[in-house]
Formats: sequence, structure tokens, C-alpha cells
Amino acid sequence: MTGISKEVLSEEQFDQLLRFFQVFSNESRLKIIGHLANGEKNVGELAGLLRVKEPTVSHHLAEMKAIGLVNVRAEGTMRIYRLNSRALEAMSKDIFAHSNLAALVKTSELSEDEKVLRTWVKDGRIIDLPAQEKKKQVIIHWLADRIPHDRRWTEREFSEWLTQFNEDYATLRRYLVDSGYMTREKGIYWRTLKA
Amino acid sequence: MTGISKEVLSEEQFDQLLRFFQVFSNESRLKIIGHLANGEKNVGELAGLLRVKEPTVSHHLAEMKAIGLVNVRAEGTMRIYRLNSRALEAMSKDIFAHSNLAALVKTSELSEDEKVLRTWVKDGRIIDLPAQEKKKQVIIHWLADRIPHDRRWTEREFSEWLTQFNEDYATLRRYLVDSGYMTREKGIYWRTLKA
DNA sequence: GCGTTATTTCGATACATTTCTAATTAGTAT
DNA sequence: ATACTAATTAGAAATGTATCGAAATAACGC
Repeated sequence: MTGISKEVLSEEQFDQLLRFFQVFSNESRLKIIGHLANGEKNVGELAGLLRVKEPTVSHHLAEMKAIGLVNVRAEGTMRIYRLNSRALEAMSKDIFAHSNLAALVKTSELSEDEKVLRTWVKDGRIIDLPAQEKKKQVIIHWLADRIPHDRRWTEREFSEWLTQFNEDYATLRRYLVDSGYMTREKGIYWRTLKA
Repeated sequence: MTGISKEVLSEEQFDQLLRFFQVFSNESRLKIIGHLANGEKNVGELAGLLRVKEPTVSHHLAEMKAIGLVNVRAEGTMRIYRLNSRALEAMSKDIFAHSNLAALVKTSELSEDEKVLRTWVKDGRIIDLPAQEKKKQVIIHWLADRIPHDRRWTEREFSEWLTQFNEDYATLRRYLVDSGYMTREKGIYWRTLKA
């Protein structure tokens, strides 16, 4: 249990991402995309260009069509496939640049914090508070993440709850309040919002 | 049409692109990336998170390490893996940069023959004839494709027409006849059928 | 209708990848 | 040394995927 991990992708997004990569991870399909980008083609033409049989091409095209990467149009007995370049662009932009990979990369920078946590937290207990303010904040943030947002505590309840992390509940409580994670009014404590 | 494209991904680049997608197209590896994005982990932790055995994780991590996607660090008897977010970012940027996507599009139309053509034909002119018979045939075939089927020429007319491809019309003409693409009878030339 | 052409579907096969177990290596501690 | 833990390697089994030939389908022209 590492602490600050956050779910970056929903299950749905994850599956979509996976399907996207799977379509692009095959040589034939990648080549088909290339050829179609130069203009629409029918199955036979593609088969000739790739030097594989029609059923193979047909099969790949069906997969690509399933995720909206290509469109078909019938002309006589032929089926003419066209790259949906808008979809392609949208997929690459959306999936890569923005939502997902960017998010992954961003959160991976948190590993500096992880290091601090590894040092000062063991088995869910805070061994000691670092003297260095920046590191101290990392620990306090980690602790704050564990406080339910929907609960109100008396000072006594909160202190007792804090002892599961460290005997020195008074210091923890003080830092939590000072850092703005907890608020006290009339002897009642509650978790406040702060990124 | 021309079959001779200009800016193109090299074969190596194409393969690299393929390998990149392949790394991301596996459920376990994608999950590993996700978990590592939340902080470094050792093999056992990842195995637990993915509910697969250690050797499996170890195997995937080795692949990912091979392309520089993760780094390792030993700590006691454990190996702690860490996502190389800079590499990840560089990869995604590189691959989806507009230029490369456009280039990908052209790469695939590079058949073996087209490679030969790229070397020996520039701007519609035949620079020189390759010595190697197989390559020579590719060039001659390309040239033959440009000869109208419904026309009959005197030797003089045909020679003159050939000079648009190369000054040495005599050599071109001879190869065309020898290879069976052109027939001559009583001083008249015409294009003959041949696959 | 019949024959022809382009494509798809089906089923089989070959090939590649993922995953496992068992054995081995490496690091630590007793 | 010996025992213990974590990870890797090797090799086999299981699973997945790409490709093909044969048969079915669809559109067309006669």
C-alpha cells in the first residue's frame, strides 16, 4: 500500500486505450493505415500492396472498422475503404497528449514524495516527522488523505484516531490544522478541502 | 501514382514504431505503467497488484527496460522499478508529432521495388540503369508501365519519346524489346502484353 | 436464370506471446 | 556455512493472433 496513489484512468478508459494500442501494434494494420492515408482503396488493392490474401485484409479492416478507424462504401461489387483521419487524429491526440499519458507522466513525478514516505512511514505508521519543512508537508499530506471528509470529531476522538499513526497525536493535530487540512470550531474538528 | 515518395519513415523507424505500440498493447504492461506512474515499485508488489506471478512481471519489466521505459535500482534483495517518465514523454511526443504521423502514412508504400525506384529514378527520369539484373527489371517494368498500349511507333518516334526518361534511348529500347514489353516488326514498335 | 468478380465468413493451421512451475542466482542475516 | 527472501532464468503449457484455403454471399452483366 503505497499511499498517494490515485486512480488515473477509469476501467473504461483503460480498455479503450488497450484496444487502441492493439490495433496499431500489428504490422499489416499499420501498413493499411499508411496506404489508406494516401487515398481510399478496396480490399483487393490492399491485398496486393501488402502481399497477403484478401481474407486477411478483410479481417484486419473489420477490426479497424469496429473502432471507427475506417469507413466503407460499396461500389459495384467492391468495397472501398477510407481512413477516418479525423478519428485517427482524435484518437492520438486524446489518448496520448491529453487525458491519459500526460496524466500518467504527471503523476509519476510524485515519486520524489514516495521516497520521503518510504523513509518516514513504515507499515502505516509515521515513524517520526522530518525536520525539513518540505518533507514534513509530504507526510502531513499523506496523513490528511486518510482522514474521512464526512466526519466530525471531538478533540478527544480525533486525537485517539491519530494515535494509530503516531503516539504524538498533539503534534500531528497541530500540523494538520496549521496546514489547513483540518478546521476546528467550538471544539469540533473536521476535514477541510485543500488539494 | 508515381510510387516514388519523398519524405518517408525508414524501415527502422517503422519497426521502432511497431515495437513501441507492441509494448503498450498488452494488458499487464499497460497496468504496470499505470502502477509505476503512481510511484516506484518492486517486482513482488507489482505481481500482487496485477495478480500474476513474479516471473511474469519480471519478464514484462525486462522488455520495458530494454526500450528504456523503466529503470531499476537494487535495494537489498529487491529490485525497485521506476517509470522513466521523460522517456515516455519523449516517445509519445515523437510518435505523434504531426510530421511523423504523416511520414508513417507514406512509409508503408515502400515495397522492395519502390526502394529500387527511389534510388534509380528521380523526377520521372531514369538516372542510370542498375547493373544487377533484378533491379534492372524493376526499372524496365516501371518504364513499360508508362508506354501506352494503343499506340504504334516508328523507331524514330519511339526513340525520341524514350529520351524523356534517359538520353541513352538505344539501351532502354533494347531492354524493353528483350524483356518482351515491346515488339518490333518491319520497323514498327508496339507495346505488348506481359504481366 | 447463369456465370463472373470482389468480398466476407468459416474453420484449420501455424506462429507468437503470455503465463506458469521449477530451478537458479543474488543478497542478508543467523 | 546455512537458511531465508526476492528476483531472474529456462522451459513447458496455455492462450492468443495472423494467415490462409475453401465455401458462402452479394452485386453485376448477360
